[in-house]
Amino acid sequence: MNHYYGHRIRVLHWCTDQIMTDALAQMGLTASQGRIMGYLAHYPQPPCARDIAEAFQLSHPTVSGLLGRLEKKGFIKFLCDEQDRRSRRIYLLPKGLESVKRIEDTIMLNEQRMVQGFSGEEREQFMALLDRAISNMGGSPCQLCSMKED
Amino acid sequence: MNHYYGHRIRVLHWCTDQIMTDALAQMGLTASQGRIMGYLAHYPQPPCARDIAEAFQLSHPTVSGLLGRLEKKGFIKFLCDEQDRRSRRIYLLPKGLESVKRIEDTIMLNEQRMVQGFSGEEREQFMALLDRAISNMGGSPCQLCSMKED
DNA sequence: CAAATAAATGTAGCACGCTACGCATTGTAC
DNA sequence: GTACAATGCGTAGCGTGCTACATTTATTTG
Repeated sequence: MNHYYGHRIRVLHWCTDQIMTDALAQMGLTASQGRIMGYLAHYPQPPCARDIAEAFQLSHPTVSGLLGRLEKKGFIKFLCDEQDRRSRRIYLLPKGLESVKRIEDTIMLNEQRMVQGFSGEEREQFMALLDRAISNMGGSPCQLCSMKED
Repeated sequence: MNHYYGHRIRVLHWCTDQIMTDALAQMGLTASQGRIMGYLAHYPQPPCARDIAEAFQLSHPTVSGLLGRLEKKGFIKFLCDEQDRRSRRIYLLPKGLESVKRIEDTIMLNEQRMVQGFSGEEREQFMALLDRAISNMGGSPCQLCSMKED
């Protein structure tokens, strides 16, 4: 008998996305914008749009739009790269830096919430099974922004 | 140490969605359109737009747009309900019925693929842990189109 | 050095999610 | 029966994903 794992993944993704969306809305951010902010805060140098597109496997017009809205809301600013005048480096503004802390707190809260009531062994199993499922589907755990992965 | 379950869920969802999107594109359908087609094929009576919105937890304008495109492509047709002239019942056309079989084959293939190499016990654990995680995040396994759930 | 190629970004237009609003029909209350 | 609320659906407008095409700047190649 079949069990519809894919359906469960969809529902679980939907639930976590809803929670993140609601939490970030209070800071004037969307979930996608929040993920980019976290990336900006930990990237060694100010990245350009292309770095972000690669990290999250997004098309460059998508990133272009996201960054434009973040700039308009005062979370980031662009500075032209003097070495390569085609690209614009992205800098977190103070308002953005403040948000990142709260975003990461929210992420951590949801991490704990998802495996609430799991034993240590169950957590390890869950993680391992997820990684194997990802691998089966042709992915890798460090896809879609690989930063901060152990 | 924290393990970023949420990130894994995002990646796994992304991978499966990519695969479904590619497969359904060959039939001239998107993933969302495909899910609705499957629902139509198994719903006892021809549903109206509102039934679909409820089943998938989508807003009615979203459903409206999806159905409009399915109609334009000849997969479905609308018939006015004589009992309630506000609502329009949705009927699968032959072209739509043909697609459903192939869509469900694709889903089953991906179900098998995701747990490839899992023992029977591991499959049961994976399913159980997913259900508990969903429950922790305030969801239920039969959300987002509850049909065909055991 | 000039020309072709590659790279970074922007714009247009589409699908799919949302909220807010409007319109037509149905149901209810007086 | 008429007025008011509830229901079903449509449109408008936005954010986020995409592809395809254009533009500007770097790089490579002759």
